[in-house]
Amino acid sequence: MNDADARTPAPPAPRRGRPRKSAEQRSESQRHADVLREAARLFRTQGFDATSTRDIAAAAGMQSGSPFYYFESKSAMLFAVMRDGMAQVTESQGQILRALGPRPAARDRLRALIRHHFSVVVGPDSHFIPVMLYEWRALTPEQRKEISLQKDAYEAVWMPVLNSLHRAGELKARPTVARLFIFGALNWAAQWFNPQGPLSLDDLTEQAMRLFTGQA
Amino acid sequence: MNDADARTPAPPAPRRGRPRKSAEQRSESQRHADVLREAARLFRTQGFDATSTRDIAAAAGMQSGSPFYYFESKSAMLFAVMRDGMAQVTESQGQILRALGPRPAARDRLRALIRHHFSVVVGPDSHFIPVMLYEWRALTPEQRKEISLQKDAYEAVWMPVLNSLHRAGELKARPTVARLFIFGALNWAAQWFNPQGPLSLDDLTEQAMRLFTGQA
DNA sequence: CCTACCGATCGGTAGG
DNA sequence: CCTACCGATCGGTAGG
Repeated sequence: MNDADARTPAPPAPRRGRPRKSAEQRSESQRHADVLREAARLFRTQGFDATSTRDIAAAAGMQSGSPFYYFESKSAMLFAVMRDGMAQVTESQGQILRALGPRPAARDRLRALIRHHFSVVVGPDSHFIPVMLYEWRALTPEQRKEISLQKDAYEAVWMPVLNSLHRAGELKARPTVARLFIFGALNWAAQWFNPQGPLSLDDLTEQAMRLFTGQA
Repeated sequence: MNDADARTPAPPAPRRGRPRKSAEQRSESQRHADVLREAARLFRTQGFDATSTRDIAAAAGMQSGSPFYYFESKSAMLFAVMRDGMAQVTESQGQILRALGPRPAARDRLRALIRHHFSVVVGPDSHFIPVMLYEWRALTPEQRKEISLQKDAYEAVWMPVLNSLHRAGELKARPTVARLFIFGALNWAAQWFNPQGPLSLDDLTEQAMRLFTGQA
């Protein structure tokens, strides 16, 4: 039996995002983005090792060798998926918090952080968090170090919020351990949450708030 | 750059478990177990795709083709790792609960379930839960169905406990959603918990109880 | 970006 | 279980 037969084949490039111009009209940076977007989608649905650079090329509408015109290696594609994803999510997380206005309650900050994180984790076009969780090992040590720094910055924002709730008695676990448990719980939702199901993003957030702090 | 270079190489077969008899003295079933044990360890540390059957053969002290004398395919090894692991953990989970005696409090049952689950997830010689989380996609649909049944049976035991705590007001989230969040949180500990670190298994269990129910 | 190609590795097998 | 091997696939590249 062939191994590849065991995998659910990826759907044939649903071509999300901006519509397709004719090949000649797409700029070099658009092609670069095409490769990156399809790589992220395939790495998430099939796994890094199970995705060939030929799969990515076909999904991006190119010949087999062409992705290497935009990326020096397959590993560089994986790194770019994670680096760009983390940069975007760190930026949007900051915006969400600033939108709360001055002196928001710790509980409101946690709710906003959780809701924002869920929106990224279960977003139909954002694949990089599952990719980070599943394909961490496929990075080189140097790449791992760089992504770790981004991840630390993203997660560091949560600590003052958790510390504040802990002091207020609304979070009973130790904040450092709580943070690890909470990220595990939230990230796992990428595997089971169905956006077409009965739970909305707000429902999901409310249930998480109840579980971790006893109230919504 | 070669892809394999990106991976941390697996430690050279630390030969845990029973000591090595000379090759001629090991029975066929011992050899079978050797292959399965090394497969589990390598699938966990390197990933399924990044582990060759030659790696497994070498770790088990055989020539490259010999694992196929014991398993009909690489995929069958992965399946066996999960199936045997789930069978053992379901059995031990039942024993732990029965050891609580008659009419244990729901809180004591949850604590026992969490502690037992942690002991499996972070146990130095039990690799199958991380393997299940990471390599689910590599199973055939038929294999997935069978492992799903085992997983459902294992998780079903938690529902009466969560329902009981919810009715008692000690768990504020809806039990079905809570179960998904809780397994996400507990399983993720496989990635960060260090048995040589400052937290004991009991500490870990206590922090989880506090996070999910507000008290230890 | 495409064409044509290389060297390496892999799962699996026949035959003993 | 080992030996010797096959067919397929893969990441990556030269040359245009």
